[in-house]
Formats: sequence, structure tokens, C-alpha cells
Amino acid sequence: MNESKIIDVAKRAGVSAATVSRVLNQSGLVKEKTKKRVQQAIEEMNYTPNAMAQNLRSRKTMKIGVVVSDIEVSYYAEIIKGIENMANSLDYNIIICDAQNLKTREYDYVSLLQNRTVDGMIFVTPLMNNKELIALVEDGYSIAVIGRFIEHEQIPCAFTDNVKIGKDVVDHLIEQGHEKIAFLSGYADAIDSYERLEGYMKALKEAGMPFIPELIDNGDFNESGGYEGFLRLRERNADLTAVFAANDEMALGVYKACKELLIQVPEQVAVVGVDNIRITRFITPNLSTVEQPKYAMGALLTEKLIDQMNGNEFQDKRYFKVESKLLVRESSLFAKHRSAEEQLGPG
Amino acid sequence: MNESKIIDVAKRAGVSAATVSRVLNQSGLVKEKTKKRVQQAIEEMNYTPNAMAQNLRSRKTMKIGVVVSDIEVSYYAEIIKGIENMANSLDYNIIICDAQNLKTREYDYVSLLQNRTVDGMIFVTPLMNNKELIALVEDGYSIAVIGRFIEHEQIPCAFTDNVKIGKDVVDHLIEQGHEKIAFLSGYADAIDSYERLEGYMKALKEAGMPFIPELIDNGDFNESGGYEGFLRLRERNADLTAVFAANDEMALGVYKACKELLIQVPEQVAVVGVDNIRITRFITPNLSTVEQPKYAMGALLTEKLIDQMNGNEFQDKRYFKVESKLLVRESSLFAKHRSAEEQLGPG
DNA sequence: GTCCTAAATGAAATCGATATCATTTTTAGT
DNA sequence: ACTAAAAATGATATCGATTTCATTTAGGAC
Repeated sequence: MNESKIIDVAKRAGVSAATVSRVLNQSGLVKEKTKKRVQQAIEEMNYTPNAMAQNLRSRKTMKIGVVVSDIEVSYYAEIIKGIENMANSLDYNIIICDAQNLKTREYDYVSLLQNRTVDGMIFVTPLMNNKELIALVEDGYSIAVIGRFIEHEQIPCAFTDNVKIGKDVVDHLIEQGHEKIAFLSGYADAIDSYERLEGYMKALKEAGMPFIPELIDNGDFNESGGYEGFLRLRERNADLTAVFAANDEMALGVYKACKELLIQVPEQVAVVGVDNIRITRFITPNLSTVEQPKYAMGALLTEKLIDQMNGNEFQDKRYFKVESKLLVRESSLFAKHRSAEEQLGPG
Repeated sequence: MNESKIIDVAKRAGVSAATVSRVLNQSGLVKEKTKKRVQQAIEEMNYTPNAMAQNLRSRKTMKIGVVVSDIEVSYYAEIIKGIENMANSLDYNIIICDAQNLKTREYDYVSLLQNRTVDGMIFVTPLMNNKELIALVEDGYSIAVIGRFIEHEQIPCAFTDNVKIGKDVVDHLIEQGHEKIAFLSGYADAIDSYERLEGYMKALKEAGMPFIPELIDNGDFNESGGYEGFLRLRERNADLTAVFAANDEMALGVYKACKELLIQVPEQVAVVGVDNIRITRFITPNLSTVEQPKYAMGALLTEKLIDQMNGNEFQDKRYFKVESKLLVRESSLFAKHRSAEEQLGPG
């Protein structure tokens, strides 16, 4: 155990604590000979500075909280990887806050900001709304948001062009000859859902196809929501031939419902999701989906947040619209052609 | 922002900092009237105690580090959920340390123990070996280990009976009529692998079947390791009809290899994994696997670790052999009978 | 050797909360 | 009303590292 403190090291080296600190932090001037002595004492005592004391003194914890709505969803896992790697490389650690799909838990975690356990927080969740997030910065805390655009000068955010995602998916489905295309939104009030719906409508309009409200329903971004949502959609529209789910988790729910109803995917109903979670490449038929640069968003926003925390102005800009890419796989192709890209699993 | 400190609250309430502290912690006696005044001041100033100062003073951080070898693997995600829920309920937060399959990163994270950023650490990884873990406790740190047995009085650990897992799986495969059953181990030196191999051999012996060394190979617990391992096995044993992979990730790699080699699962080669990760229920054919009480292990060990950190003796015992359960699904059943349990995805 | 400046070092305050110990106030008993 | 005991409160040291400011030492010029 590292029980020795700076003063112990100082005594052993025959200097004051201040000098040891100078050696540790390479601040101030220290004679080469003294430095050697101190370094040797540190070595011999196996001394490591106490981070809590440093935190208190510096008023920094070098920790970032990361709030995700469900850590089990691999979509988040990859973002987290991006966050953690960037954070670590800038000497920060991350505290993962798994809200387990409960908004109340997200509120609980905000206390980590308030009691200064973390220097800043990254929100990767559809639960907490914009107003609540803005209230946090107005209160003086540093935060960043991944997955949506948020209108506030001090909040760095990264998000994809959701309208484009909706448009791309529906364009593709129309091209495949579908005429009754359902849209399964996430939370009705989630911006992602709303914008993807916008893209959906835009695609229909450009194709000169009618917008049928009955073809719209919403889930909760989870598998069960997708399952139930599809059952409702199907009940109202026995003739639907394609479903655009606002994320892959819900698409999995659609698969489950189809299996139960003995509906063939994609022969009878085509399915497209969003996020490109890992399962999509393993499930049969492979799920068509939309890839977003998850890792990159995580890394980028972490950098921005740390910039922000250190009081630096945003050098270029504070928000980032990232590129998304439609991945056409088996679930939306009647003829089962496959390119290498769409084979089972990566190497 | 919460900029006010205890002394500011004290001034506003017309008392000393000590009294405010007493109100906050319900320690010591405070007159009801004073208490009200202090509480009002706290309310008005929106005061929250600074956790860093509390940490320094109490020599506790109320944080637990959780080292996992790869956060993206859902096997770990569920354990983490168990850990986090138990930790939160005991007022601890967790710092997730994703080693990203690099042993060096695990070493890096040990510094969080040394610099007292965390009070204790839970290791859920096959990378760090027993000797290294024991060295940590010998150094005075509190740790717990999930996924293996470790012989040290002060290390709580949870693990499954790996011999039984191996036995159960191979018994099942033998019962299905297989005679050339390959075993794809994880890291050759990982205890899990070794014990599962033991179970494998035990099953063969009891069935009066020969042990053929060529049928053993090892991967790295990852998909790619499973893929490559199977290719080697197959090369040596063109007649193998079943593969027991030491975990599901590797089984996924076996699937990939089979797909490429146009080998039918389970008709030509049966596959069984271990862990029951989420994908197993979505992939076709559903993967037979072994369920372990992941969430429960996480929660239990967290409780034990916190006990240990607080200097309490282990009330019952320090190590826990948990029950595992073989889940027979499509990948190891030639005739595709299915029970409800084995259908696609849970509700 | 003396003096002056620059380099090297140390003493002490600080970060913010808490616990100990001392002091003041209240209560109860006579 | 007086005293003893109990209750309430405050002053202060502490946790461990850092930083400012003061002081000492070293180095160079003369």
C-alpha cells in the first residue's frame, strides 16, 4: 500500500515538501543533485501522490461523467470507447453512468457534477431533454451532448443529419418498389425521431407518394417497443411491405414480431434500422441499417468538452454534423445479392 | 454552479461550519431551531458539499474501479449492471476501466488504486493473472475478482464450476451422437479454459471415448480467435462434427468460418459456446450456450468487496461457486425442435 | 573577500469538509 | 436562585499536495 505522503518523502530526501512537489511537477527550479535525491526517495518509498488531495487543491478531478441510457446497447458501447480513449489520452478518466433506461437515474447522476466528483459530463441519451441540459450549463457546469443538436453556445454536440437518414432509407425502400412503408419512431418527442420522420415524408413527397398517418407509430428505442409498435402497425395496415425503424433495437423487435406472425423478412416485409449495432450483421437476414461514426463522435466531443472545461474558446466550431451511411443488407433486398461488405461479421 | 462552501452557509445561518456539518451529517446534537435555520440557508444557497474535500478528509472516495477486458462484449455489460446497481445502492459510484483487450491498459488502471482515486477494484478479465492480482492485495489494496477462483484469503471471488460446464456441454454433444468433438479454448493459460478442458476430458472418459489432442486448439476469447482456431482444427480434423468453444465470442468466429467453408451448422458441425451473450439468441441457428448468473455475480461481489474495504470480516464466505445452466438451442440439435425458451429474443 | 544578483529552498497558507476538544448555553433539580 | 449536568455550539487541527512569498545559498564580478 502506498501510505507515504509527500512529507515523508521530503524527510527521507532531507528537503521540504515544496521541493518534492517541484520535482514531481517539474515546476520551479531544483538543483540537479537535489532532484536526484528526491527521485531516489520517491523510488524507494514507492510514493504516489494522493489524487484526492491534488483534486482538492487544484479544484479539478480529471474525471468526466458519461451518461448513457443503457450500457448494454452496443451503439453506446462504441461511443464510450471513443470517449474513453480520448479522455485517457488527455489524462482524464471517465465515470460511466448507466441510466438503465430510467430518467430518474439520470437525474441522480447529475449530482456528480454538483458535488464536483467530475469536471464535466457527456450525455449520450435520448431521455434527458434539451431544456434540462441547458439548465445545467446555465448553472455553470460543463457538458457535451452526443446524438442530437442542441441550441446553446456553450454546449458542444455531435449528431447526424437525421433528415438525411430518413430520406436515404425511404428512398432506398421506394427504389425497391415498396409503396406502403411504415415508420416506427422512438420516443415521439425525441428529436431524432422527429427529424427522421421529416426525411421519411420528404422522400415520399419527392416520389409523389401519399403520406398515410396510419403508417406511423412509435416505440421507445428498445426491442420491446419495436415489437409492440410493429404489432399495432400491422393491425392497422395489413398491407404494409416495409418498416423503417428509428433504431436497430426496435428493428430487432420487428423481427421478433414477424417471426411470431410468420411474416418473411424481407420477402413479405422489408426492415431497415439505424445505428449498425453489432447484432445486425449476425442476425438472419442481416439487417439493413445506417452507420454513424460512433467512435469518432465520442472522441471528438470529449476533446471539445475538455477544451470547454479548460476555458478555451471553441477553436473551430461547437457542433458537428457527422456523415451517416446507409448499409443495404439482406433485410431490405428481395433478391439476396450480397457484397463482401455485408457478409457475416468482420475479421 | 455550486460555488458556495460550508463556511458560506454557516455565515448565512449565523452559525459555525461545524454546526452546518452536523446538520448535514446528522452527527452530533443540534437544536431544532438552529437546524431549521441551517437547512434553510443550505436550501437558499443551493449548497452541495464538495466531494473532493470529503474524500480527502475521510480518506475514502466512495468509488470502485471495474476493470473489464472489453466493454463491448455484452457478457461484461450485464456483470457491470449488477456491479453498478449494488454499488449505487451502497452510495458508491463505479469507474469503468475498459482495457480494450490490452493487458498494458489494465496495468495503467491499477494506478487508480495507487493514487487513491478508487477505494477498491473489481477485476472481470482473463488478462491479469492471479499472481499479479495477489500482489495487489499484498500491497494492501482491496480487490475482488469475477470469473475465476483465486486462492487468497482477502480476495472475494465468484466463478462457475468450469469443470461442470465442460462436462455438461460435452455430455450433451455425446448424447447427440458426436464422436469427434473439438475444444476451442480461450487463452491457453486462462484458468477457465483449463478447467473446461478438464470437464471435456472427464465427459469423454466416462463415455469411454478416446482423448485426441489434435481436437484441441486455442483462441483468445474473441471472435477472430474463434475463427482462426476453427480453421486450424478443421485442417487437422476433417472429420470433426462438433465444436465446444470456451465462450460465445469464439463461437461466433466458428460460425463465420463455417459460413465461409460452406459447412452447415448444426447439420455438419454442431457448435456450443459459453456465456449466453445476447447475440446467441438472434443469430441463426441460435447458439447453444451456457448461462451464468452474470448480473448476480456482479452484485454479490460488489457487496463483498465493499464489506472487505470497510474492514468487515467476510460474514459467510469469500468465494462463490455459482450455478451454470446449459441452454440447448439450434446449433447443437440436429433435429430442429424448439422449446419456447429457445425462441428468438426475450420479451 | 565583498557585494550583488540569480538560483534554490523552505515556511506557511490554501483547497473544503469534518472531528475533536473546549467553551458556552440550556435544562433540571433542589 | 444556584449548581450540576447535559446539551449546543464554536475554534481549531487535520486530510495531503501545491503555491506564494520569504529566506537562504550559490555564483560571478570586482
